[in-house]
Amino acid sequence: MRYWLMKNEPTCYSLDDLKRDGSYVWDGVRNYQARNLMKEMKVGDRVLYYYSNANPTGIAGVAEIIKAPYPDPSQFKSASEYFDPKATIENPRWTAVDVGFVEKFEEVISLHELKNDPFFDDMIVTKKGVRLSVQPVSEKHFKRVIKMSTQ
DNA sequence: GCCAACGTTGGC
DNA sequence: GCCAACGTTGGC
Repeated sequence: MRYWLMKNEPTCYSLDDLKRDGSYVWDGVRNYQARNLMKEMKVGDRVLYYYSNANPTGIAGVAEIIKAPYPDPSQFKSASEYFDPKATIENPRWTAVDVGFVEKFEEVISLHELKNDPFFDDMIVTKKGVRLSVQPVSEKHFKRVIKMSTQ
C-alpha cells in the first residue's frame, strides 16, 4: 500500500462532504506531474486530505482510493471548466481517481505544525514553493500524522 | 529548444 | 487580495 497527499479547498469539497457522499470523483487535475502520480495509485492506497486556502491550512483527515486511475471524464466535456480540446477518447490526457471517506481528524493538523517539526523536513508539503496538488507520502510521515491526530 | 509573457497555485 | 514561485504557451 502506498500513501499520498491530495490538496483541495474545503470550500470546494470538504471532508464532511466526502463523509456525506461516501465517494468523490477526483477530477480536474491539470498538472502533468500530479497526473503521473495519480496513475500510480491503487485501490486501497491511503490519502492525506489536505485543505489549501483554508484557515488553518493543513491535513484534515484520511481518504482512500476506491477506484483505480481512469481517464478523467471532464476533459471530454466541452461545457466543463476542465475541458481539454486536445484530449480524445482514444488518446486521453488526464486522469481521475475515486476516493472514499476514512476518517476526519478532531482537529486539522496545520501546515504550521508540520513545518515546526523537523521530522517533516523532508515531506514535500512543507517545502517552500512546491505547489504540487498530488504528492507521494512516506510511510513514516503518514504514520506520524495519524499518531498526531490521536493525541 | 530558448525564453518572455502569461496564467495558476496557494500561503499569508 | 497580494504576490512569489512555479508551470505552460507560443513566437522565433
